[in-house]
Amino acid sequence: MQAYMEGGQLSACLPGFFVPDHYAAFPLPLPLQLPSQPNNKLFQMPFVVDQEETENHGGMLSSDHCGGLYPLPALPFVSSSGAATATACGGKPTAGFMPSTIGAEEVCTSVTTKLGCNESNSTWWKGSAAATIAERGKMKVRRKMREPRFCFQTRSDVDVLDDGYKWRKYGQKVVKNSLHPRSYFRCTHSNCRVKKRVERLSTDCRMVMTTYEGRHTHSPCSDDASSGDHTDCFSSF
DNA sequence: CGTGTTTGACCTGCGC
DNA sequence: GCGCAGGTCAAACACG
Repeated sequence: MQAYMEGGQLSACLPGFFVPDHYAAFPLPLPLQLPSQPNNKLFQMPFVVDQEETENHGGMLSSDHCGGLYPLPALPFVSSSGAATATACGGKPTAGFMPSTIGAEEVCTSVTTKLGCNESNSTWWKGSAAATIAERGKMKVRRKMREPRFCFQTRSDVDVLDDGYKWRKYGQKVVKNSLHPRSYFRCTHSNCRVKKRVERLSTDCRMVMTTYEGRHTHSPCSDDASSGDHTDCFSSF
């Protein structure tokens, strides 16, 4: 079974895209704004990658691994309160969960919390010129301990959906067994480490799979990098 | 000139 | 250990 969202309604599923029955539907958590042609967009439910699946497959998302994807009961944005109610990282999310955030403590080890989750380096993405060998050593650990991630598919003519955040593209890669290149984006907010990958499905070039990694430390409306205002308009989630 | 994108090179993890 | 594939970097480039 796969959950689709079309015009806010759950509808049919793509074959081969399995979601366990006990994962109940929930409102689309993203503050997504359809760029245009709303009739042409076909939203699917967002998924968070099972930790075990992440371990086994490096968190790669493909139709082959969709059986390990869970609907994410959270915005890709962490509230300043750091409330954590979902259990998508440890156990299975329960039906009827509230849209919420996943506690960083549930996802990050102490290492990643130190290195990444609470990182306040405002220029963390600006190259590795200052990276020392020691830091590179830590990179191994950081890569091992992945951020919470989830994906969703949309049927869209445009690759990048306007989700209210500002993204900077930092890479593009042709991946094996895919006709379309995968694009890599980072949130441009100074303290935000969220990344996203965007790729079109080789099986259906109209379908765009967007994978978010990490959670925003700011709201879309406070995306102005210099604002420094972390008062989030979605903190009620 | 500042900002964002492109793209080849490099790094890292993983399977064999 | 080696090779492959995904992910990231950073210089070059494009654009407003």
